[in-house]
Amino acid sequence: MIENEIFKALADPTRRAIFEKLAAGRMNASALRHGMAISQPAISQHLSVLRKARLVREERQGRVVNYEVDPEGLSLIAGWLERYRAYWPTRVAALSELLKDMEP
Amino acid sequence: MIENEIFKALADPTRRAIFEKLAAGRMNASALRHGMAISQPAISQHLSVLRKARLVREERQGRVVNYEVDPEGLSLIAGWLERYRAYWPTRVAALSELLKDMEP
DNA sequence: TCAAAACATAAGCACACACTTATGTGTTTG
DNA sequence: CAAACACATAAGTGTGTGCTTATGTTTTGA
Repeated sequence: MIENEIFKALADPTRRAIFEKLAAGRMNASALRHGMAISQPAISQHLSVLRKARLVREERQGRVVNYEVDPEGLSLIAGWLERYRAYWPTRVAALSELLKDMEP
Repeated sequence: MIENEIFKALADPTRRAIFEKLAAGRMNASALRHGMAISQPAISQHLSVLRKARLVREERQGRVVNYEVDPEGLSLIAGWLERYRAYWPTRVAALSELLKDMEP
């Protein structure tokens, strides 16, 4: 049940902050730490959680590990959200209708 | 920071199950409990969390309290998701572009 | 090859969280 | 009015979570 891991991962504000930083561009763990009053292991643990939730993916380059947003997790949330499109505000719901007519 | 409450609320599988039931139609707390191996106070507490997260709203009718999906919370998540539309898969991203041209 | 750099993992701790049982608060009905 | 209903709140408990410091692992560079 990956949904659970995604929502749990996003339920922590520090993790969302990390995710937002990565959304601005790929970055390594040390760079992510800049400006955050948190230890290096904490960042590493958060990244591990985000990675298991498919919200982030890593790419090792030498002794540096670069992280970037993984679209997989985001699209899984989008999929979950779409199950409740009947309750979305009209402007969002209208979009959802368009979606159904697009590429299968 | 309502975002935090929303994600925290959805991070629990029991709460998501309750939400899914409500998505099928408005219901009172007792009806929600049917088929769930959980105590009455637990349901009540979960509903409180969902309500504070704007995912659910209540309407008292006599001694019965009916619950239903509140679009507010869903649209807040949709808004959060949209911030990262650059990373969505193409078919979702295309939709997001359309959204921007619709009603302001 | 040896030290430093960049992370990951281990272990421990304080707090949050999801549950329980017990009790309280309104509301309806006989 | 009193008993029954429908639900909320209180209080307590085990488990999970986020953090820390300490230590491990791999890679680079002098």
